[in-house]
Amino acid sequence: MPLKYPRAKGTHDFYPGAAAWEEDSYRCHYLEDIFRGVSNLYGYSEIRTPAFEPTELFTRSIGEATDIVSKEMYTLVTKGGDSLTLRPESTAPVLRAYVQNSLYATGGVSKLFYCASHFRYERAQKGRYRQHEQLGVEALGADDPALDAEVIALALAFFRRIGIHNLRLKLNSVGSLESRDAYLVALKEFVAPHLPEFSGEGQARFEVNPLRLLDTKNARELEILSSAPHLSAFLTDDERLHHETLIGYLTDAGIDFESDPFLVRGFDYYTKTAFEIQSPDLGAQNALGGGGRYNKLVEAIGGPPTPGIGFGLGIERALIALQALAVEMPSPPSPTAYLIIQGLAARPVGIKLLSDLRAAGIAAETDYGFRSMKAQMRAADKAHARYALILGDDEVAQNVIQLKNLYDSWQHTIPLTEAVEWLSSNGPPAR
RNA sequence: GCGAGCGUAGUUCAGUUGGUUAGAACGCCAGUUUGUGGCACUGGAGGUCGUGGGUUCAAGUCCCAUCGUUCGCCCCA
Repeated sequence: MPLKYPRAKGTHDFYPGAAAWEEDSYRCHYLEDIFRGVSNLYGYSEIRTPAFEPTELFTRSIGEATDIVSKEMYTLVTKGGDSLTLRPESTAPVLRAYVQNSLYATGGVSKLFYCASHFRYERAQKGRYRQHEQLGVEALGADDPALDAEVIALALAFFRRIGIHNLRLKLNSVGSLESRDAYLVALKEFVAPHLPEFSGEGQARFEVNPLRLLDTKNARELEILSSAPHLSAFLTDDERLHHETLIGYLTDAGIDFESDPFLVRGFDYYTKTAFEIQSPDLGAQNALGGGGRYNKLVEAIGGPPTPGIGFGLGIERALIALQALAVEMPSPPSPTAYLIIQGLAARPVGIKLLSDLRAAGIAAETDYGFRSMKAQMRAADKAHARYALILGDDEVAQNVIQLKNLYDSWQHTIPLTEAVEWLSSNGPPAR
């Protein structure tokens, strides 16, 4: 059916009862709730930043040569001539807020979580949208590997808690800007003689962003790279110790991981720890989330030298994974009482009762169509209400109301004035 | 940005080698009980076959374009 105003490409709606889990508003909210709970458990507090930031914040932090900055940002120029960009990720905005609000002055480590929409101008595909919802954490103020382990544990705890158990944690250390530069020299020296065998994309990376050479899936390139030097050999003692200590913490915590010396992330700002969490049960978009340490980033955006580590995950991808895995999820809340009104005289009495029920904290619903009793009963059943309250002109005349338990069909009559109290004491549905 | 597939009722799909009023299931609405759900039965509403153009006596069925979507590449959440 031709829509007059279809939604923009690569976007989607979240609405109740959507067949696709990644569009179901209740499931989305459920994941957010779980994430808030886990974040709270680990001592993280929520931060909310604007949907857009000055463009330079992203170009400087993420890296000019990255795909995101070079071709995937939604950038607009204001009437005043400023360049603003819808956030393609949240680390830079959160750090900007951390600096701007002097959160470093509160002492200790600032542990923040966020839940926000992100925007990237990409080729839309399942699990890859131009606007997507992301959950994440940032821990600022310590270079302690224990913090790396905590962030990784938090991420895994979240996935386990929502019911995804088959997870693959990939881990690497990307060193520092200095050790990486030394490595890149060696890597380029190694690749140079083989360069003609690389794809066009690979050759472009060689010039622009050689670290990403490692990220290829091209079989021939992988074969060549299999004997390439590893970044780990170029790490400083401090970086090596950091990584080994982290591995020790993970091992102690019983967290399985897969060392991947070729794991590199899409942003330039990562240092030391880099990790990615994948679901082997997904297709091309198998990365559920990822993160890493960024010890120079706060300084780079104008704050005091502050180490930090973060993690982010896509809600839609998590939901797609949950649906693919047929994970059980709680159903949306249903009303305790469904008020069925029959007759004109009962109408105002019923509307008043509905109001009283809600005022007493009892989830109550009714049918608004003046429909037959049968239709209203069906609606009560469809709403999964615990009780149907039947109020017709006869009941009003006798000042009573009929109360039917829709679970066991037991029905009885009580004085109208006692309805609220009865439902209060007989409580919400046992779900 | 590249390659490929798909686009028919709210949803999932059928629609034979192009040919009369485009079908099913589920969902929705109503009835089978003069005031009572879940099951069953009956009936009903709902589609200018994504859009535009072309070929043809005739197109949902063929061609082109366009938009959307899906899969792969790329990238990443």
